Amino acid sequence: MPKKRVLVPFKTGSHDHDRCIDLALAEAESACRKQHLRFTELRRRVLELVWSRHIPMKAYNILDELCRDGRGAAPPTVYRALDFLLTAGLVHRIESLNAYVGCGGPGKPHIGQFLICRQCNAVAEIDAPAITQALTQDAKRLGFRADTQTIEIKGLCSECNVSA
Amino acid sequence: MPKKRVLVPFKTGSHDHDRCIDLALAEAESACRKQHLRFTELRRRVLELVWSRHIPMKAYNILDELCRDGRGAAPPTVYRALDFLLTAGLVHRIESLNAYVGCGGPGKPHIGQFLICRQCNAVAEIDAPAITQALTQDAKRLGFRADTQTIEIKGLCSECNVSA
DNA sequence: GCCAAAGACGTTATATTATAACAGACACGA
DNA sequence: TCGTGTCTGTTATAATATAACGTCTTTGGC
Repeated sequence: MPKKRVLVPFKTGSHDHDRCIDLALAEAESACRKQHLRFTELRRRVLELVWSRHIPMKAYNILDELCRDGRGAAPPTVYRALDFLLTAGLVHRIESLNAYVGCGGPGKPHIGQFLICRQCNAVAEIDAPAITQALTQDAKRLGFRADTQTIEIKGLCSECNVSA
Repeated sequence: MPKKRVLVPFKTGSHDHDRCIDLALAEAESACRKQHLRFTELRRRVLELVWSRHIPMKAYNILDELCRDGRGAAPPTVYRALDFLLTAGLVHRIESLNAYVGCGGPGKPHIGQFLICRQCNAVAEIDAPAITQALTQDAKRLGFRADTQTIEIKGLCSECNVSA
């Protein structure tokens, strides 16, 4: 079984975030090229906004930013770009927040588990195949054929834990 | 470690559903009495509607039914009742569907995992403490103190699996 | 290069989900 | 029975998401 991984760690206040976004965009561009998907200017910009902070971004926040760019934008603009990014495996949707985060392992298909800090909203993405498989197995025992998993854990991240 | 349980199984078309609802309502009444919570007529009716079929019920569907009852009802009526039922541990919210299901183990605190059939919408609730604990442990290793878990699996239930 | 087809984007309108704020009714303990 | 807190009704509005349609752009076949 593949080993447990941290796909997106909690970020310290001081990490080099510009580099972090650039990396995500470069990976996205490469992933799209491989799959013959069009990584347009709009989609690139939306992905950049999703990654702009290490917290889940809401569709209408992204929309506001696009408008601030001077670009004409309405809700469908954002939702279509997000749908594309979701389908391409470049972002994940956090169901319990109606929000979106950048995917930490694009290209390598995986089922992520999310840790969400109640206080600072930071999100980490982990990939624990043991859990994924245990759930799939449990479901199977009931005759249920699982195809997607939504796993979202809320609590306090280490920094907020200390200060709490 | 407590054993894995099925709190709400998938229902066959032929189970005695009236009895099933009555049981849920009786349990709810008893749980509320124990905790000195007011199980009002409205809350009882909303819980009954949540249980009315073994599929997740949406807030506005419940609202429609209340209106059909002849009772004055507006969105806050429903959302307040649902908030009460959630807090009292009598229903669960399915985040990925914006919908609500009856809780299969009121009184006994637990973290449920949900299996949701894409085709017939049936929902089963299971309680697999091994998974809950594994997730809590994985989070802890990252300094994250977990307090709630949202686990929702989509796929095909056994009946739909056969017919698919 | 040119054309047809598919895809991407803009725009308007509207559907769906959820909450704020305030007033009246009711329930329970002192 | 009175006062206090809780529950419910009501109006308004906020937040999230999609439908439908037209235009423009990109792509691939010739």
